[in-house]
Amino acid sequence: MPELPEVEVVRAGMQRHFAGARITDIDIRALRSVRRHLDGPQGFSAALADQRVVSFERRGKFIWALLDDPNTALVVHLGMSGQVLAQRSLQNLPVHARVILSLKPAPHMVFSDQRMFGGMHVDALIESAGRLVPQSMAHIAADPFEPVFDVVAVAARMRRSNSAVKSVLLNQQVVSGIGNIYADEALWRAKLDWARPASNVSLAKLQELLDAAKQVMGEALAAGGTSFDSMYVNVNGSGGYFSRSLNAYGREGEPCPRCGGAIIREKFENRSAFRCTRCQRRQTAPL
DNA sequence: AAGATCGCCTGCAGGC
DNA sequence: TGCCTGCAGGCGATCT
Repeated sequence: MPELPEVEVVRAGMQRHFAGARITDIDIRALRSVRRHLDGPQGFSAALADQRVVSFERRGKFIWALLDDPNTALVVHLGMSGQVLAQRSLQNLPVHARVILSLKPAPHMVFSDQRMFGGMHVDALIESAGRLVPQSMAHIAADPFEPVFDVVAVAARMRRSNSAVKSVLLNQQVVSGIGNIYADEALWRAKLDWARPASNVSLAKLQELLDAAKQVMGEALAAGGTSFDSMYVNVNGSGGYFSRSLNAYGREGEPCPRCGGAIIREKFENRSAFRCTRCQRRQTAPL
């Protein structure tokens, strides 16, 4: 499941393969993959035809390409299963190829997405959280790697919520880029039970949690940035290059690498949460 | 009005 | 063998 580090690897690959090239053809194979484009598929194609992709930007899990037209951008979101491939030939397309942009002089940009939670659309640019971003993602907060990210302010904002601290950490309107895997890893590093109300966690501990999230994503990025083929802009959530260093996520029934306690899996908002029952102990109700 | 829940979507693993 | 259920989870929409 692509979270910030995986998305950044894709962005960097796109920058390397496609930046500066001109879009010569647009092939939409799945209407669902362009559903976020408000003008419909024809409008999507019209907005991109003959445009040059100038550079590739990212905030959190969103990628966008700046175009010749300074007022619009091509937004790419990978969702759960999205990949972007650079292919010289249109033969041997992946089974789930959904949108293909042909570029000159560059490989074809193939957007592949098994589950179609992701997609592409063209959008107007507006100012938000210190940057020019596509309008449709103006509500997305800065991610921990942006210069504008203010860890003290974000921790303070988290503390104002009564929701489970994991829920707030996953809220892309508070801090972006963190998904289920890195949330559990950050909580493990900070020795926090995911279910604790954020309002019940100290400001210092919330800062520690945000620092841990940045650290674990930074390490994944360092490991992933060197490990993919030059022609294949890869995203692989489950079996990929970053799963080997996980301490809590997916380790149900294993001993905690830090204290030897038991890692358990619990239900959380219709998904999973992993924690150590010893060093991420659940507090008994106060008073 | 913040916070919780739902629906989207496909492939695969496991149980019977 | 084949059917069924659950699971994976990002994110916007829709409820309370």
